[in-house]
Amino acid sequence: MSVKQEQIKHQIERWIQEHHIRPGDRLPSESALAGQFNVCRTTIRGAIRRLRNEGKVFVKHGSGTFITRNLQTIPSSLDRLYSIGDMIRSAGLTEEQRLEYIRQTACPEEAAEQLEMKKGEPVIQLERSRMANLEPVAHSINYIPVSIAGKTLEAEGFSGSLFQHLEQHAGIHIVGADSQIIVPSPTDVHCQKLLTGPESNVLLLKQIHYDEMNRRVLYSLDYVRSDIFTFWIRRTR
Amino acid sequence: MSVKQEQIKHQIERWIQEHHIRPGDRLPSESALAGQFNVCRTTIRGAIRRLRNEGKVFVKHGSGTFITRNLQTIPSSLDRLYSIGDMIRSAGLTEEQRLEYIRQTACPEEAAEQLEMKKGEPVIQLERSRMANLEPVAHSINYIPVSIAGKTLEAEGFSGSLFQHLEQHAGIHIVGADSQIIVPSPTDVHCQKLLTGPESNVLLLKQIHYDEMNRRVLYSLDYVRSDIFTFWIRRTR
DNA sequence: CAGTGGTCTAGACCACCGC
DNA sequence: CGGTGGTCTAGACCACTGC
Repeated sequence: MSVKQEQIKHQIERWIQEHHIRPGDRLPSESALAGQFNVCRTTIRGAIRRLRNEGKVFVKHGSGTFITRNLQTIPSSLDRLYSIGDMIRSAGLTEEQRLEYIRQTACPEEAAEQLEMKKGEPVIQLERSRMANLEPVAHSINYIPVSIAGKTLEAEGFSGSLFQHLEQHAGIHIVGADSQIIVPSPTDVHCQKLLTGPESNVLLLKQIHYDEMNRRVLYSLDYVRSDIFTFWIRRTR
Repeated sequence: MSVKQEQIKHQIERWIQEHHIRPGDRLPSESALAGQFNVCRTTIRGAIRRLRNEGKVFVKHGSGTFITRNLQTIPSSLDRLYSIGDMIRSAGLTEEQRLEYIRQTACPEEAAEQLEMKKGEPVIQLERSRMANLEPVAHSINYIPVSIAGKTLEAEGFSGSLFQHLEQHAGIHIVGADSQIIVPSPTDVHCQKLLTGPESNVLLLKQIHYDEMNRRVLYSLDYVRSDIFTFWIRRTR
């Protein structure tokens, strides 16, 4: 999508290289670039937007577009939504999970609040402990309203990715989540399962997941060992 | 900036209300809206982009723009960069800080790595303990290369916002940061200062701050009481 | 003041979706 | 196939910056 802007972006990058433009230097004006590459200014602006999103240039209204320092991109886990399984696999480890239980139950208060349903209405509760290279690294508890997932989860033998399962069997596409980052109390039972030594610590992610329609389809508690997972986030003012 | 797109956005929202358009329903096409509000399609697209960023509509290529559920916006602390002082004040509390010390010193290894300087090169080290309504809630340690801040920090009596000070006295505008979220070891001395009871916990934010040029200008360790600060982040796939 | 980026217009063609 | 959003063009004016 938008191949041209991408092409122009690379042309600009090559031009920068060839002309030995250094950090802090100004790029030619948008109109000049448009003339130079024989495209419309809109296209140039699209290319510059991409360069800016990649942190390679910054723009000052009224004075120009400037080169920033080269910037290595840091694989940040928190600005994008990845499942715990994704995170384990992307670290090059082999993921394994043990299904503690899956059952239909009455929705507890906290989950009900997040899912915007009434306490006690039926939900599917799913609890899994998760291993990387055979070592326990995380523990997940998921709540999905029965009105959303139907019986698909209980019926089929569930294994693997919950996101994928919801897409294939319920037609639900999770597109985002609001996540709260919490330090759980050491007395929390789920926490204790992960505390291997006195130096290990646990983080808790409470996440309410949305589909395209902003329907709240999944509430998760993910306990993760903080010596295994490091969470990064790029923040801007 | 871009007043018109904002106006059109509100007109579309009003139109939705007046016509009792419900979640899942389709909006008129972009061309139709352009005709209806007597503006160019580009402007309509700008307005729709804003609505999409606010989570109020979603767009399907080839089929239309649709209303999502109403979505309350959650004040998330982590997608934008706020100073600790900002956070305290925005919670309606009165911020106070006690300057533990400010001195020029040899840069320790961890800070040097993040600031991309050599271990032992001169930095200004600043350590503050921070109170909200007279109760200690956070503890900040900041490292700024002397080559960046010069002597401005030692010379002037520093008080208040570090961001603001850097802007006014060194012309440095911090525009972003990469932040790592860590559960500190309970044996960490800075951690212990904040642990008031057995149930209180502490989060550590290690943050490397950038200016417009992506120069690394400030490395911070912010210990915050997790019973006082809750961190939210909206994640998308 | 001249030059820059930010926005808006009017029109065209393309890529995708559902019938 | 017609209608939708996605992109591109050419041109205009505005808002901001630095001299």
